[in-house]
Amino acid sequence: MKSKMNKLKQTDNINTRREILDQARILFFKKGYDRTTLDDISRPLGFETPNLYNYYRSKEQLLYEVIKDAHLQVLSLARSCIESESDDPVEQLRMFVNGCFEVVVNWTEYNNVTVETDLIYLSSAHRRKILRMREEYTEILRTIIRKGVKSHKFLIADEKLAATFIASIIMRGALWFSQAGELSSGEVSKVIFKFVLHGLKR
Amino acid sequence: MKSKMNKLKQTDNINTRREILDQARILFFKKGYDRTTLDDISRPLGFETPNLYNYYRSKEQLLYEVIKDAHLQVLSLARSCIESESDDPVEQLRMFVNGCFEVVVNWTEYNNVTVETDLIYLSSAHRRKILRMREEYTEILRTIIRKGVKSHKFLIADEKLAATFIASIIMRGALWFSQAGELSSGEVSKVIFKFVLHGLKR
Amino acid sequence: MKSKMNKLKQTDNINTRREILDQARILFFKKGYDRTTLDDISRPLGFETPNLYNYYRSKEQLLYEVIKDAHLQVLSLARSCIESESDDPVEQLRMFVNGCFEVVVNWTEYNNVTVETDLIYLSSAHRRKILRMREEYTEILRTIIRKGVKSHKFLIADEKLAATFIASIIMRGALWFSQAGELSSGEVSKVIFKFVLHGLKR
Amino acid sequence: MKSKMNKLKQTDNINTRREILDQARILFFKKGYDRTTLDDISRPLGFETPNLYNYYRSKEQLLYEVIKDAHLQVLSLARSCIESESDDPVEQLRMFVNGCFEVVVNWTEYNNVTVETDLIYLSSAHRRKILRMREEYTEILRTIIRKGVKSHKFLIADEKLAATFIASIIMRGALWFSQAGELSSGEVSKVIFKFVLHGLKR
DNA sequence: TATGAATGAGCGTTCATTCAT
DNA sequence: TATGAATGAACGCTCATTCAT
Repeated sequence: MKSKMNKLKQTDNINTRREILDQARILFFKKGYDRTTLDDISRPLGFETPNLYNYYRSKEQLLYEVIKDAHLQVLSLARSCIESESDDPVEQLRMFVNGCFEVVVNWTEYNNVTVETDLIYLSSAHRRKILRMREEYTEILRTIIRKGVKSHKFLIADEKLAATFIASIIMRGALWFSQAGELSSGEVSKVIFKFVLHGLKR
Repeated sequence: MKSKMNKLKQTDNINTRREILDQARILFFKKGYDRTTLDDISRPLGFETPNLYNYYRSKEQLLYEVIKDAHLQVLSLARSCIESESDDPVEQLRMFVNGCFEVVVNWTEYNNVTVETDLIYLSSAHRRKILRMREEYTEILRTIIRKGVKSHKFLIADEKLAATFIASIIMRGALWFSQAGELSSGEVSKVIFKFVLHGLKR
Repeated sequence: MKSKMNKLKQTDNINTRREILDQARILFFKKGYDRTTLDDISRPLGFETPNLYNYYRSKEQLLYEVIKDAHLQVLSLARSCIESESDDPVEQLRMFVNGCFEVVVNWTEYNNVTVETDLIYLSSAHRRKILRMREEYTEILRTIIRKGVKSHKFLIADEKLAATFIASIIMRGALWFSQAGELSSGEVSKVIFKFVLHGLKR
Repeated sequence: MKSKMNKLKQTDNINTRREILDQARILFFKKGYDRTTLDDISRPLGFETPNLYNYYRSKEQLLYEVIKDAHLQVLSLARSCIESESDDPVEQLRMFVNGCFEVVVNWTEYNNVTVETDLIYLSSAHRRKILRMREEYTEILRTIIRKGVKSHKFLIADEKLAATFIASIIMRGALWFSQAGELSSGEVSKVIFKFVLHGLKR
């Protein structure tokens, strides 16, 4: 009986934690970190602000979790590319482009770039963790490109810059892509892929 | 005598206005809009905060001017491309890429993207004006591409997307380009140009 | 069997009550009443804060118990002086000074005067009780002095003031006496006794 | 004209500063530091709380000023004793006792000992400054006693302890002396002087 | 033009306490 | 007995802005 109670509470706890984080994400994206108050977050959830502190240590902690989650999405997608069956860099690039773009445009509905720029609001310890995640997925993209260069499928000199260009196109999708536009995200990412593939092929 | 004094004051006024705006730009870029206080801006200039209101109507007004100036730089560069002697879209694209990148990386030393993301802090009237400027220089880029397609120098179907891709690569330069890096901005923009040219060609 | 369990629980209860009070005393003395949180008290004891309310009614109640205990120590010492075999006021004064000083300096390790000054945080009912205890042991000291005056061993006019002076010297021991100093508390209290004895004698 | 305006403002400023400090002193003494809110201080002065920050940097700053002022009073009194014409240690002791007691009992109406015990709320830098002031006036008292011992007017072995005893009696005056009592502060301090003089004479 | 004084709105956070379980 | 969740009442402090001078 005791374990049952614990489990139930645990579940409650986890659910409330997620609700809080979802609310925070929506508002940080929509209004920016500084313009979002803890009241803004707690009120729609139906409890008083101080209760937030039973779930998260601080407002900054909330931002960290939001940004971390977003980076984890991209990162795990990136990882899956190089762990896939295919060893063909062209194929891996296609997966990377399609997959990452898909992830990124799902942030779009909130019309902001908290994920990238609100890093300045993080504690330096948290910021370092996030930057490490960025390095990892950037490195994955570079690895794919290097492999393509080695096998003469890509013909570029500076794979570091090339990776940056590709990431730039994908990441800025969060700024301009609209679910309501003429093209679906899948269609757009195909165009992106073609564009960068030729950019790489020379 | 009166006119002379007026002129002198006028000049002082203009100089002080510029000093304020420069300080605001530096700080907005470095720390973000909300984290910059009017005190932060006035103190290095050697006067008290309320005096700012003798030069600008509000903090938001300062942000607007900063963002407007940045957009004006890009815009006038873009305009000069299509007004140039050359009618060759390839050449015009080269000018656009090189020129815009040069402008953008000069914002880099402040390591932020106020120019793009702090639009949320503007009044809607101001925001609309900025967006109109963006449309104009995007339209210029599209025009160049369309011309290239018409003359069969470029082979792409969706010139709107292509323009977005190119702008993405350029604009994100403000995030990652470092004056202290191995390559100069001129060298990097050549690589960008080659990359996007091939992306367009096939 | 039931009685046995009850007894055990009773013991547990008493032990936990004492542990809580000890912790409260240490922290009130060290950091002051207002700066001590119930969390500070409960955490080292290994349970959650609301559980405190199963043992004490409120934070104020804890303070009352702490202060009451301290006063009880002094009071019972004072009582033992006039209940002792000796009827000599000089001897009784010596006992009073030595004994009280001994009690007081044992609070010293916590370097504060909660016992005297945090009375303002008590409810008026509690405060009245404490003040009554103070009156009692002050009265004891006065009685001793009066007896000395009557038997011409002490030569002072205002025994009320004299008692206050003596108590002042003793009580402030909590502020300055250090176990780590050159003199032991016994040695110091001998010096005090000599000092006040001469103060009384002429 | 400008200098006149400046002077006026200066005066206003100083007056308001003093009013704030007086209010803070009264409340800190009466209710304790933690129980006094900045609102409590500003409301009787007829302005809003944030305006306090135009005069003092923080609440802690206010406490520091209050405690510092009190210590300065005692300290300057103590200094005047050893700078007086008389070189007689007995006379100097009389001045010290009378003068310091006079100063201390004027704190009495506020019925608390902020001056001595609220040191825990100070920043360590501020605390160090206060402790240095204490050392100075304690040293003055010791010097007087040493001089008396040297000239065989006092007959005690440990002048450090003796100084502590005397200071204890004086300082605790803030706790028990009442302007409404039978004896005036002058009368009481005479009794104190007699008491400690005999304590010293042996 | 310049500034000292003042303010209103607000924000993140703390903490004793309650209550259902 | 023990605790997770929730809350109400504060509180110190910030800051853009106003205004009289």
